[in-house]
Amino acid sequence: MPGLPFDVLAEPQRRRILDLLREEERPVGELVALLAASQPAVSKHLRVLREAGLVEVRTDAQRRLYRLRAEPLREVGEWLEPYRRLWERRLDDLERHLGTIPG
Amino acid sequence: MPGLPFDVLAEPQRRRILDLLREEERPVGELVALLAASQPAVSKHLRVLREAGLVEVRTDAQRRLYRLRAEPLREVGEWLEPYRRLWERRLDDLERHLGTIPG
DNA sequence: CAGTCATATAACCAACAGGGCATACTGAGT
DNA sequence: ACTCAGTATGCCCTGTTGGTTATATGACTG
Repeated sequence: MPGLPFDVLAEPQRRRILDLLREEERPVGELVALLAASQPAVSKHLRVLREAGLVEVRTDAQRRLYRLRAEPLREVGEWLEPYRRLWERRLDDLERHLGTIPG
Repeated sequence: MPGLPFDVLAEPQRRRILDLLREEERPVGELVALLAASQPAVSKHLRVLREAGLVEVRTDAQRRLYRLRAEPLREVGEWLEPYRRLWERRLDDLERHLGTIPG
């Protein structure tokens, strides 16, 4: 499933979920509260994230604890890599340019 | 328009366009040929990219030369940053783990 | 200015995504 | 077994997206 992580990240709410799980493992209900979203909506996003391998579930009694799996994001990072130089170079240019002003 | 670049990158064809423009400035027709896509489809993607600030156009007679603007990708890179450590750490763990086997 | 090349836009369409509500499932406690 | 908490799923509805074909625009050419 190449490209999948890009699709998944297109959804703002899903990025927020990942951000929350980056801090720590959380049950669905907590995500629902923190995101101020409906429970089914969150469950649906979690399903998508799970199918993309971006989260793992662990069962704890009635609750399901979701944990981040960052590895699929590597693909995004690798795609982005060659661009990084470009936007950094552009920053350098700006800095150099600004440097010429106060002189 | 925060989050916009994420949406834009969700489309594989658009990522390919950016990859092509990363090499050099190109007219629409060239992109059409290289992507084996229809001209209107490509123009549409270019519009989306333009509105997201990811490309710039320059007119050269009848042709429009498109050039990459990587700067908006910075937002993606910054979002991704905290995750990078995680997937790299995970790789370290794996290596360390493998290291314990042969010993 | 008629014709043509390169590109953009319009109109339309099929597919899909994300939200809501209602409901099914699962494990614990009684 | 009944019930409740926590979560997943099904179904419906709506907005959006990406593609297609046909047409408009704009610039050069004879």
